[in-house]
Amino acid sequence: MFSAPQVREPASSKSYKGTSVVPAYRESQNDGFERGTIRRVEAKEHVFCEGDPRTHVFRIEEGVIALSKLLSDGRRQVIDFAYPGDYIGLGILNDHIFDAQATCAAKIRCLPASALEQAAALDASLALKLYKAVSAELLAARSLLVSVGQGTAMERLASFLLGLHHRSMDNSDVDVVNLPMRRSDIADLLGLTIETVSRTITKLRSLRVIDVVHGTEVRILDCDRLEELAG
Amino acid sequence: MFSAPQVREPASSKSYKGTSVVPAYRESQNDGFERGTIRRVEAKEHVFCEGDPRTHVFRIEEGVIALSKLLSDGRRQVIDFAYPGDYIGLGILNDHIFDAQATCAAKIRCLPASALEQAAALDASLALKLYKAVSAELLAARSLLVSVGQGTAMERLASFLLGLHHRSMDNSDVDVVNLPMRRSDIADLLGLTIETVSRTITKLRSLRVIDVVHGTEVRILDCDRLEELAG
DNA sequence: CGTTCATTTGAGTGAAGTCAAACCGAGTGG
DNA sequence: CCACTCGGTTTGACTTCACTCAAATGAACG
Repeated sequence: MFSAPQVREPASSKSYKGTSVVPAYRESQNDGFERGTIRRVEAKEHVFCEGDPRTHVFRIEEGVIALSKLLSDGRRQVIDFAYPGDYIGLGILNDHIFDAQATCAAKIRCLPASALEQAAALDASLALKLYKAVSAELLAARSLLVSVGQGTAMERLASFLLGLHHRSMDNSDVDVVNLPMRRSDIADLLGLTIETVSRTITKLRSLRVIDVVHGTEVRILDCDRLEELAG
Repeated sequence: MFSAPQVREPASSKSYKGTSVVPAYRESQNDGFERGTIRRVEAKEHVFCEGDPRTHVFRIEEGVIALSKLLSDGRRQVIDFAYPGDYIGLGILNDHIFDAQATCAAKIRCLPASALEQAAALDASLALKLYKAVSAELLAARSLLVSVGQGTAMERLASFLLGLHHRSMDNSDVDVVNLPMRRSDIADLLGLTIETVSRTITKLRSLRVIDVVHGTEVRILDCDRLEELAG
């Protein structure tokens, strides 16, 4: 469960610094973002907040942006981590209904939402590209839902790590996955507490399935076993 | 939390028999489905299964279709309930990755996926319509994720009932919501067991927040209280 | 009336949550 | 260079909410 939707382009991957991945939807790159402006965001800085007018659409260039919903009592659900090549801010509503917050220093490209939508109204291939991008997001959201709705803590975490592993083929070392986010971000994604995430990672280490360096770098020692544990 | 995406058309609602709702995306109804064939499905019958080739796209005309993922060990996650006006089978993959199963007798309109996609490649407004339909699905999936990831059993069920309440303005009686699905469907949607769903409904009854007739008809007695309970 | 299927209710268990404390690495400043 | 702080992570002890197993109830139908 929780397999990241494998609809990515084969191998045109240009390697970015840091936590880069094969971009999700670029094909001929004719998505209008060539003319977008670059914006840098610090770790923990918000790109936009729930309730903000949806003025821009963004394409991640570097780093990771967490989309999340904050509940009135402080609980938080992370909806998705957006990696380089992913879009955020697509949608049909006038205002954002989620927060977008960098989990680490990031670079994003900005395009006015109106410009994109006007272009899409005239260009069926662009509109279709948006359709496909959102469809990919939908797959990811549903995979996560299955994981969170049915999985144990171990299954959720194993799925999460495998998902990252598939996404980030960037690294020189194939079996090392970066975790460019805090434990709390992972916990809020998986519907767990940081303590449970930590305990489960510890368990995976004691099972010799993974090894963890500096808390942020995970080496997968036994991928088959990890897949079993993912359910 | 778990508010159904409110992007529906104002009031062109033609009332269907049974569990009907205001259709999700019909605008001028130019979605190509006018020429689609009607298919009847019995309660519990599958419209398609995981792994089937994605030959058709469907628009619900009557009844409710549950989209779900079945895990190898029998656990099941319901992803969404599709109501009249909703589409199922949209997406970018060649095969279905979910089961679609009627929760009650239903009527659906079928259109070959290739036809729809060819039409969308030429007609930007149709492509944009697909984009918006999938965006609405994405909102629903994410709302559910928040509910399942962060909510208690009571919060999940209250959100679910409120979501249905908003969707099904069809009924003559505004405060009665139909539950045209089994407890197990609700449980699998909310990531709970049937026992917990049942107990929680009982609790809502004893709190005088709802009243239940024949197990399938819910009268909302105290909507404000229900919203509080939804978190 | 008996069968079947779905739902409700009850009693006991367990996985993940809560609360609290220890640990660790990175800065910072004496 | 070391002491101190600070944010983040890990570990431990205890609690709780939802799960499991089991039985009773209810509704639909031949």
